[in-house]
Amino acid sequence: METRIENAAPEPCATPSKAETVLQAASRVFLTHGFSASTTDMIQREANVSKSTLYAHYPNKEALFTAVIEARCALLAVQLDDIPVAPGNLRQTLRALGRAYLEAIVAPEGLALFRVVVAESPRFPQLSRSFYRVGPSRVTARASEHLARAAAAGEVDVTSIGVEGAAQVFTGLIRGEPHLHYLMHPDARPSEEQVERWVEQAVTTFLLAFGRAGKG
Amino acid sequence: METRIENAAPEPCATPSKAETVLQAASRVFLTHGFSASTTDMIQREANVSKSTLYAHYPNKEALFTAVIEARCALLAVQLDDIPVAPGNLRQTLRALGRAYLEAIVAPEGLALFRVVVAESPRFPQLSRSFYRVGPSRVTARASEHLARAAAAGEVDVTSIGVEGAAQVFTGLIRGEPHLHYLMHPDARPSEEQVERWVEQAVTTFLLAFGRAGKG
DNA sequence: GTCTATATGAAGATAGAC
DNA sequence: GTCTATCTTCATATAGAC
Repeated sequence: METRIENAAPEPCATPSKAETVLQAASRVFLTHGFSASTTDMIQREANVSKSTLYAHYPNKEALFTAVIEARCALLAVQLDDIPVAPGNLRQTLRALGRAYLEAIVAPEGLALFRVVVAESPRFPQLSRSFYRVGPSRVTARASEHLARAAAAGEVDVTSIGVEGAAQVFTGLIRGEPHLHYLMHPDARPSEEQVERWVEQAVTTFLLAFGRAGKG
Repeated sequence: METRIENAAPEPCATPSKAETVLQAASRVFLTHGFSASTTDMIQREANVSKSTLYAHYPNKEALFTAVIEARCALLAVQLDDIPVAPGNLRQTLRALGRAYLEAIVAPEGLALFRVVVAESPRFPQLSRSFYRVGPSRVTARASEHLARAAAAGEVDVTSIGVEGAAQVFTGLIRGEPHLHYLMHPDARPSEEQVERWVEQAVTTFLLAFGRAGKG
């Protein structure tokens, strides 16, 4: 007799439950077409599941959408927390942090998530707040920590706008032109080198503004 | 006998044509609900017009949407071209340019337009490219001119990233945190002073990075 | 050009068998 | 829990009178 453990691990599953299957399918559909243009039929078909299976696990389209976005936000949170940052040189730290952040937001999935969250922000304000907390806020917070240490060590001088302000400026500089560019040019894709160059530009600018001589 | 000139001025009209009425109504509806969630019924009702009037002037929903976004982009272009910039002091120039840009993009209509353009960018790539050209590109171009002059006068040193790069950094710094923040917090509204502070922060940071001493 | 009325299809959600 | 079949509502778009 074959022992088959089903629904053992709800998160990452070898034999995913139907609920998980539906969620994954819904994720693809919603991130591709947005909330309103997505239909439960499309999701159902994408998941190879019947209509009532879908409705057995999620009461309605809104709830499914909410579940999808929250799951994506959780993934994003993990992704951003896991950025390895070798401590020591501030420039290196900012490079690593900035690069990981930029890669995350200009990646197709990152852009798709941003698109749908921004679009539905008036209808699902709580989702966009969630997204903001786990995304930009998290990166800014991490930058803030490193900047505070660097300021204490005399590597930077952020007295003009404060540590928090400088951290916000940093994440803003990283998003800068590229994020907007790829939002508006959905067919274009950034090369590795291009991302690298943007990060360099942002870090350089930041350190020109706040770095102290010799530490660049 | 009353002489009534109808359809004389297609753009801004005291007695707007039906086509104009429909366009205005569609503009409100699309910017509020996005493309897919908007229905021709809503537009029809908003315009106090019948269904066939709508279809007499626009072949279908897509064409109406395209017309709406293009009209908005044209308005935006005018708005950004009309920013008065007193030449002379670079800091003043950047303040004026930055402030007008930031006000435009965090205003409710600015956010609404951005939302819908970003959301529909995969489906209407030509519209998002249009938006990019008349919006961010235009501001960057204007900043570029002023920066080139300032560089020639020795007010700034942009050798590290070039005039174009510096201009992009500037518009990025202006968008920075606030644009993202208000995209993600649709109920919040910026105060005049808040906008002022953000502009100051951006300009200060920019001049710290590229300004030459004494000129700040 | 403009209206009322309607054709036609598809959406979200449910019923009932297994 | 899962499927097939269906109900109801509402969407886009059109027909035909004025």
